[in-house]
Amino acid sequence: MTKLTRKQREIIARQELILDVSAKLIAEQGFSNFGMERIAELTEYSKGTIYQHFQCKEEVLMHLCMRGLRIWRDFFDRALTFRGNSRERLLAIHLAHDFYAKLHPVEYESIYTVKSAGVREKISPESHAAQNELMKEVIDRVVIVITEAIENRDLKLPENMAPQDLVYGFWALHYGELMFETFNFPYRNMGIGDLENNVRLVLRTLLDGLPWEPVSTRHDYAASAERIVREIFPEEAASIAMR
Amino acid sequence: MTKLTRKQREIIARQELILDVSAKLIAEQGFSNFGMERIAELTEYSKGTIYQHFQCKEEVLMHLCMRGLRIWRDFFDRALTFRGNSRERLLAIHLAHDFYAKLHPVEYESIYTVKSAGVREKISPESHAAQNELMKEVIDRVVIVITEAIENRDLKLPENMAPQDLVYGFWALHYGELMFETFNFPYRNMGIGDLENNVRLVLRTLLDGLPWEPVSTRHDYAASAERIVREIFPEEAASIAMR
DNA sequence: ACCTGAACACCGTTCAAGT
DNA sequence: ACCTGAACACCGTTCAAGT
Repeated sequence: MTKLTRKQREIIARQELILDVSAKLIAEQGFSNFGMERIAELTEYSKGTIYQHFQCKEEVLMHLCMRGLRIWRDFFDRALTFRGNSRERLLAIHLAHDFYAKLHPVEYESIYTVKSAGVREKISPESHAAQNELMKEVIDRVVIVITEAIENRDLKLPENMAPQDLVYGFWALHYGELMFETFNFPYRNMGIGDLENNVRLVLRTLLDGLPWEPVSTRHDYAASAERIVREIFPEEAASIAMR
Repeated sequence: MTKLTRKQREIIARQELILDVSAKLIAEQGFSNFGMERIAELTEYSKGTIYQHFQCKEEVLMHLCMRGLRIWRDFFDRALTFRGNSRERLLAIHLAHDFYAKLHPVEYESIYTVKSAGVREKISPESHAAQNELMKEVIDRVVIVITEAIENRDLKLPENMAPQDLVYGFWALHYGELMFETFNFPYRNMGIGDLENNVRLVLRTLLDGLPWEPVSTRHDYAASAERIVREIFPEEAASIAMR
């Protein structure tokens, strides 16, 4: 490792500060109030200095997203340290996803924002490639668990279904939840009760239907979830509980 | 019905023109290039005139969304005219959802855009209430099919699961598909094959798992889908095929 | 070498003036 | 009564000037 100069460390620290301030700004005032003017104010640097770090405001968002994807990947790596049957290991991944999305909602939503029309075009191809690579790393962690389950004979996927296809289903169900929550969707008026519980119910039905053994009638996954939280994510659970 | 004056008809026509132009603008140049300046140019009216129709640019989007929700609801009503077993009727709803999302991607995405932070706040409570009511009307069409299936004894929902909760699952899986497609997600790099087929596979697994009778091994739903498209949505299928 | 902030461009919104 | 477009405010981006 090359040792960094004081100046280099300062630049890295400032870059982190810009991203911290951006996340806070978006969380408190929304994407439409996010901008270079505000970042300059809140960091107490001039706009010119912000532009030495990022080519445009969309690149700030992209880098926030990528910092988040590294955190998400690390959450999944921690989930993979859990020892248990293959569906418990998937449950650990599920909970890690939940914790990441809840503790970093801005970064989570930014995954899609940076791909949306009008934003996408302003971001360099290099940044998009780096983001894709990170998303692949995240997905690969889930594929590991599915592949294990197939090797253990806990699971046999339907014909034509690859592990990645199943990951898509998980992701869509999760993302719907976050969207309904952060976007203040009137889901209660629609007749939907507790969203988080609902996603878990739909997922359980999907997994039991495959079937992915042991199915939920033959194993107490609520107890497994408690153990996973206690052993792997105690601090994350505590910080959500006290909000 | 009161007869409208020529002036009133002109105003309605202009309002439709503004929405048409907005949808086209967003489809071709993205949300970030959507704005009052461009709408004025494209409609060949002054900005002041646009502001006589809509209080702000976000209200334009909201009205575009609501016009879309009425189309969606009508697609579902057409799907409900299909005669068949309860899972075929759900398949008709599924296909109607697909056609709506594909033929009106801008309106479909706008459902979420108008609820997002920074946009939501600029829209009047009255407009939000009207949108919620329309969304409820859309969801109610799906609840009808699920309720029928329960009454027929084709389906028994798991404990604690209401019909609306299941609708949520369907919607999330669908929306994920559209998002991956319109946002140019690199899903191929992730190992996912054909998205539309994938969603259908995950949904089928979920329904078979419930189980919702007749399950897919006991009925040829591919044939049902063909019949539904032929009888109910021939024009929509043709217009997608020729793109 | 690094940082600043004035200057410019673009667009949302308003409103006095025109027909 | 209806429509227009100049005027103003706000913010993304640049760059000449300062330290």
